[in-house]
Amino acid sequence: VNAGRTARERVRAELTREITEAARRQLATAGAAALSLRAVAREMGMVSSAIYRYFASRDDLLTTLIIESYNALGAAVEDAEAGVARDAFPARWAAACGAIREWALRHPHEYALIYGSPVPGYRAPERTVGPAARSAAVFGKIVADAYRAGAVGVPSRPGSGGGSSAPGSGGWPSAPGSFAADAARLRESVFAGAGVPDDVIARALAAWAGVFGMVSFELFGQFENVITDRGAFFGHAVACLGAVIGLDA
Amino acid sequence: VNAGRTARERVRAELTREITEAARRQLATAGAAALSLRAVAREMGMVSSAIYRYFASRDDLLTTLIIESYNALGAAVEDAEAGVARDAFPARWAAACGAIREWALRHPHEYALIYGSPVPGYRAPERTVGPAARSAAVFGKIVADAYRAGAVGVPSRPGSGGGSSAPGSGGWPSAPGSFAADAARLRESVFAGAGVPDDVIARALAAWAGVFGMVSFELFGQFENVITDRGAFFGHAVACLGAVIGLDA
DNA sequence: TGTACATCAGTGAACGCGCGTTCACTGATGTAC
DNA sequence: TGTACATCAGTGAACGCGCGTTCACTGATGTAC
Repeated sequence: VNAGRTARERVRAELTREITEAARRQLATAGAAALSLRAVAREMGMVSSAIYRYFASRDDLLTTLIIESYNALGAAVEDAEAGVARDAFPARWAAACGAIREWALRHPHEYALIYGSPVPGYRAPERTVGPAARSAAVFGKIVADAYRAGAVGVPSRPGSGGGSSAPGSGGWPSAPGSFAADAARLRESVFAGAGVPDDVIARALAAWAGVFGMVSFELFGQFENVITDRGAFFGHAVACLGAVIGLDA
Repeated sequence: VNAGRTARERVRAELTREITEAARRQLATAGAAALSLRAVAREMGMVSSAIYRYFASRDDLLTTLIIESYNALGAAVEDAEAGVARDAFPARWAAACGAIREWALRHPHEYALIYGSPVPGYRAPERTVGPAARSAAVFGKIVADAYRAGAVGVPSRPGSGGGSSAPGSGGWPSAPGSFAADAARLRESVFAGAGVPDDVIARALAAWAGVFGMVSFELFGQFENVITDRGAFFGHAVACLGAVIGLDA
């Protein structure tokens, strides 16, 4: 019985995997909008209609690619972050952010597929939301762990004049009241129920979006002729954004 | 002679404008990858080959749309920022950022065209870089003006423990040495020769990218089921990012 | 162990569609004398 | 003011291409007795 899988089932699973890999390769050269079932079939040495034995439609194949991309990114972030000492919170943050950038640079079209402009005519089904949250979960855990350990500072707002800061002038702007309900939900799900305050959650989200802004700028060409050593600049920006959350570098 | 333009020239300019407007309308419904010369011609009531009297190719039409989008966004940012008192630097920053978000929400496909994933098979020619820098110039001027007025604080890094900040513990991480040459160039061009230090330039760039990260997340669906009142959240995030530069809110 | 039948993978042709671009052409609009 | 010629806008047909999806089909692989 071979673990409950017949030979046919095994070969089917294998071919399904090969098709998605061919599709991923094509994505890497042509981009999502240009991904075509016929080209995938061609690369597989099959007739185009044969693909329909494995995927119900082109959108179905796209959905699979999206889910796999989210999972690949999530795994890369998890791996990078897992290699850092648990109590080195800024280093965990830096490692996670660096993993995002590196994965994106290595898989630009997959990154564009999940964080770039939506594919025209494609509507993501619900089964993509789980994998999509995977990398966010890592960030949430870093912040939650840091907060639990008392390692999240309340960063003081910069002073207003003269070039020297006004020390102890209180925290940053507080999160808007309309954010409270979202914060409550996120506090339990993403931030592991660590009691992280609304303000920290809000700044963490902003910092998180900021990281992707940096990666997208680099990947989509906005830093062309502007920043030369993009890796070093990214590292610096990530440290600054970490400081916004209150992760001391 | 009518200002040197013959009737033919006037009608030609008018039709060129009408074609780009039809193309923009099509962009707004179908997205950049799906923009087609034939569809534009159809909407114009012309035969498809007639478009070639006005644009050399599909890419040429795309380039025009890109330039116009950069200019429209630039104008929106300029207008919004111009309405704020010159010495209210954080307000100028907030107004400029808000203008980006509002323009993006009103023109999602045009935003995606210029800040989303690159259009497959399209390579932007050099004449797009001028218009692309237009909104960045506004940000540069805000920071330069603020710095000249002594209104850019050196923000103190957040304290590392206990929940209360460690006042006056020095600045944020400094920009990497490899950034110096880029900073020198930007200092003269974008930051209007105001002598803004490397560190401030680096943080301003990061904050700037962060703003676009927020807008892209909102527009491309990453905040779906995460943030409810996105306008208020954006305002808060922008204030935090402004604080990273040292613009006191 | 062998046979009869059901399941399933892959084929090949077809449908109907849209695309960018070229090209020889017809009229209308402009210009020069 | 009128005529001859050049310029230009728009036409219509065509080329050659690719796409997603359907459908009746042929063999091969599996299953039940």
